[in-house]
Amino acid sequence: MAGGLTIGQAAAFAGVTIKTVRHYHRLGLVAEPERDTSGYRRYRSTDLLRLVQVRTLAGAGVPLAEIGDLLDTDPETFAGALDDVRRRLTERIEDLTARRDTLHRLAHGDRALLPDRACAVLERLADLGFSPDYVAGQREGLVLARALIPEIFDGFLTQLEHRLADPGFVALTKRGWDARSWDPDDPRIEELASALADKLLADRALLAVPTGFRNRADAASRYGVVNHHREDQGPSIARLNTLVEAKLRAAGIDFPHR
Amino acid sequence: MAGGLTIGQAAAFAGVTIKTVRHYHRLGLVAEPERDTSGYRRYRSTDLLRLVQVRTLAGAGVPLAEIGDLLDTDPETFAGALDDVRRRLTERIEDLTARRDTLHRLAHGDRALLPDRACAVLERLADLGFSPDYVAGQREGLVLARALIPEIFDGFLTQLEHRLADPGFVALTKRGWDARSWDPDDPRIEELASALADKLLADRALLAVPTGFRNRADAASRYGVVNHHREDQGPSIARLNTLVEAKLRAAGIDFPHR
DNA sequence: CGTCCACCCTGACCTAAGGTCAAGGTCAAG
DNA sequence: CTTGACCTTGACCTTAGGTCAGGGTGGACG
Repeated sequence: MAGGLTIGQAAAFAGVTIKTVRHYHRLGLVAEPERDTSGYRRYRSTDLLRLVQVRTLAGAGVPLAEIGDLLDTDPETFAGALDDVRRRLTERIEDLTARRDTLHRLAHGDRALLPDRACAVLERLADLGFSPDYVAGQREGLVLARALIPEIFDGFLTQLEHRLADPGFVALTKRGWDARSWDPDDPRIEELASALADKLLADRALLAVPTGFRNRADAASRYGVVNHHREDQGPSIARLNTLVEAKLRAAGIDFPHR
Repeated sequence: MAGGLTIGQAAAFAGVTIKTVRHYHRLGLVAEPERDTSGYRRYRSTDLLRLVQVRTLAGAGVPLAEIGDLLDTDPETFAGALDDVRRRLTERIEDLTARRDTLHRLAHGDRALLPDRACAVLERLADLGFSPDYVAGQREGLVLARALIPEIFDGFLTQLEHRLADPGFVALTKRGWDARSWDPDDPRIEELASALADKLLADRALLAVPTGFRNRADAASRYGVVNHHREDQGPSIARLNTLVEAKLRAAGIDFPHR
């Protein structure tokens, strides 16, 4: 047995695993120490110090690729670099904190994804007796609308608020939701579509789509995604939507075509 | 062109890269959407929602492997899991903060690595006119001693404090430091070793090594590492150490043998 | 003296969460 | 009819190590 610690002792000293020490050797961060007669690495004090330095920086999140240069420059550059590392660490901490808070809001409601005004609309839906499933669908629609077509999101909300204030419209909408279970060829669907279109056309101004939006290249596909959200829930709903859309278009309303 | 967003649009919507979306598909986190006639993926609203959910959790540091199960369980389990994620995030933040503080202390002195008493000894060395190189070597020695042989670290400090209070010893130590530049066969080394050994033997009690320590299996190698630290700085220093050691042993002092 | 166990050696492959490169198909515009 | 921006797949690269395989060493026990 020659002088110096074995790799296991050195690793324990620095608080890392043997594998990590060998990894540092391969990267050239810590020079390979002398070997004893049986080929074992034998660590002297300078090796241990270097190991602890590397390990401290690595623990603070400095990429291993940078640590070598860092430790081999003059002390004042090193001090500056340390400050830099500290700043990056602070940034990372703030970032994580923000994510954690987002997660917190996510666990306690929609406030993370939607503005207060939209949340109010959703609560109003629930109060009006719409089923949780319907409210969930509307929530998804709002999230999508906000992200995909922000230019008309406010107008969209205004439409919704307006309609919810009209008991006749609320009744028609509920009936539309019930239509899920109807046969797609049920004549009541045609009838309902007419009633809905009439109601909508009573407030033509609310239906206008801003010109700035209509001209965007992918406007149609984005609008389509929002508009046909959850249509897969049933063919009757899809038919109802198609009929209303056709009636509005026939009345001269020009909205994105898919 | 059929309905739905292309992968590029979907990725932009979720704030990730195209590659990331495909990665999620391969892991089964987000189901593959329908393809259009040319084989392009077409994303509908439900795909987009799923994508945002995955991306939110992944952004919070949840391993991708867990996200699938997480999103496919009932809402209350999900809420519990979210809380768990939040807790882990908090832990991680605290950990990083602690590391950052360590780094801060590291940039501003030795207080991170050594107790106040040791720092005082180092300052005293500097005040007594020892060269910065010598002080640096002693600092390293103390760091090693504290980590490798904590059982005798306090005794070690006491010895140092005692010696520094003796001007004769200080003078001999400085001379020993000068010996670096001497030839290893210089007769002055022999002479200096005798003087040092005499001084040391005048306070035999200080030299005793606790029995509890001597009996530890790897005591010798640890002690050796500390004792021969920086000996590679010059063969004359090594010779001086060896001579002093031999003289002390000859006088009946029994310290760990390497 | 043999055997056991803990430790050491090297080298090849695996992980997460994608990134990069290559080679080719598709689409709208000029 | 070509250009450029998009899409497709597949194979390999990255960070910071971990795991496995196959084999050598050193000290303790019987």
